[in-house]
Amino acid sequence: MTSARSARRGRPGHDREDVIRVGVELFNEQGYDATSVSDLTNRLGVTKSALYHHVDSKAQILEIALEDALGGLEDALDAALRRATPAERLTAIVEGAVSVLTARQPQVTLLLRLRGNSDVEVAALERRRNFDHTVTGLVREAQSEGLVRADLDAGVATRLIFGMINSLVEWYRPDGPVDPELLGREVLAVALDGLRPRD
Amino acid sequence: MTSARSARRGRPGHDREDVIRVGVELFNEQGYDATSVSDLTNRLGVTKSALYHHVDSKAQILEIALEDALGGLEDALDAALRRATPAERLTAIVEGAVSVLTARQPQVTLLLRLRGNSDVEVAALERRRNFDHTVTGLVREAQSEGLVRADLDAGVATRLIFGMINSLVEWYRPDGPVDPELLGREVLAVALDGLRPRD
DNA sequence: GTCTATAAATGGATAGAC
DNA sequence: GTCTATCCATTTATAGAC
Repeated sequence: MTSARSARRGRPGHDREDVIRVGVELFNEQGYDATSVSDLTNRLGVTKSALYHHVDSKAQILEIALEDALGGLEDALDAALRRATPAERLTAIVEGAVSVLTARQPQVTLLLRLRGNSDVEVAALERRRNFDHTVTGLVREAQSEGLVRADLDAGVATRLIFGMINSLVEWYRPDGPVDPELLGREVLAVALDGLRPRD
Repeated sequence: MTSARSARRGRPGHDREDVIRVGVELFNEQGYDATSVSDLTNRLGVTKSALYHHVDSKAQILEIALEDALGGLEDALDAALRRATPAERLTAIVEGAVSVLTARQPQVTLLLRLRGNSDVEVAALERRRNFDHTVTGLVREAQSEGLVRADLDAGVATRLIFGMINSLVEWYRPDGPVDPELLGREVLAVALDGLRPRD
């Protein structure tokens, strides 16, 4: 076998995981549409035929990455929904989303940049819409409990929170100086209490 | 003349402005790279030759739109820098950025999605970096005045604020129910004091 | 201001050998 | 698991007529 963490002998010897990883990496650097299969094979150091031995299409690479991102976010949402109180549910989905986003930054980045240009993209956007809708419900119940300002539309409030959260993909890097768990708590704190010092 | 608001006789009769407007519109729907010149001519109802009579290249359409976005943001920043106090400067750049973003949503959206795939994109990203850097300076001075929590890195604080602001391009629509000026004040309020109700 | 026709390159993908 | 060679659709852009 060439996969796993064995065999790094006789030249490249890639497997499907390598192709996906490099594909996602390149899609994030240049954008999915701006990345040609040749760009991909160049970085991998193989020909197109070699690449097509591992994956069916360029779109399949995207599809696998999106499943990873959406699966993570949906799992985090399910976990949040199992919490007992509205306050715990809101805390759990914010920290959970930050956690998924930092752990799978490349995949989530792809998800957030989709435009719906293909069946794969449309299907992923639909799942993302469902996620957003359920989260908005959590924000709404937090409002009726007095945890979140009720004079703000629940949809707008959700978009502002997730605007902050989702923007992490633009600058958070796993090898950077920011601790992901601390970051989750900070984002929650800023979302609830703002940037002004508390007295 | 065919331009301005005159002459809507003898069939299409487009001018440069039409091409730019429709181009930006389509770039935002599908992404710049996913949009072909044929997509553009199809929506305009003309042939490629007609389009190339108005603009030099597909890239030039992007370039003009980016100049519009960056010019607006830079003007807002200049205006903020002319204010007397750190608090006024911070308020001015937040509300100013929201104002530009709502007034020129399509152009700013393009700016925020750039990946640096061409000279035009690299140049625009450089100007955007300068903007971000100056804004971070405003946040830093607000921290030393005690207006913003000092235990947070100024860069992180700026990114969180602008994460919230920039996410507006994903959902704000000029024909929607949300008043742009009110939105600017709300974003500033949420950034400073959070979503939790104040007592 | 718009057209037809076409150039020249690059796109995603496959056949078949090793 | 990777290669060379190739197909064919689509891409950006231009020449030159009306």
